[in-house]
Amino acid sequence: MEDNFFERVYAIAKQIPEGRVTSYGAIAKALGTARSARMVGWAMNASHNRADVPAHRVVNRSGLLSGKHHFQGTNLMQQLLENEGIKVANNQILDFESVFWEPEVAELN
DNA sequence: AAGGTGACCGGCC
DNA sequence: TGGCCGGCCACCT
Repeated sequence: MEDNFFERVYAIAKQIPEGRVTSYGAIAKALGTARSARMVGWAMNASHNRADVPAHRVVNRSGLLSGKHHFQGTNLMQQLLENEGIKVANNQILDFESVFWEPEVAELN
């Protein structure tokens, strides 16, 4: 299951600082506009096995918790974000621009 | 092997 | 941050 593609996405997600969030497109862009942001989301789907992947810090470009539906419970994702100081309301991140973190082109360590 | 799917994005109305 | 449509690419059956 260690497809390099997923590992690449995980590597970026792991680098997301606390209290910051990024978008799927940003990660895809960090991969060099690799393929499509869709694959990032797909990789996140598999990230359920990876506890090191803070998928809750990854939202869509609108700052909407699109993936919240895939988390356990109903508002677990929001809880985690708020726990890091990120304000969320109605599945929507407040001050999205302020907490947005653009992933650098950091490769595998 | 081919088709369907998906936690999206950008462009357009 | 309205709402809809096409495109993109890897994964699954």
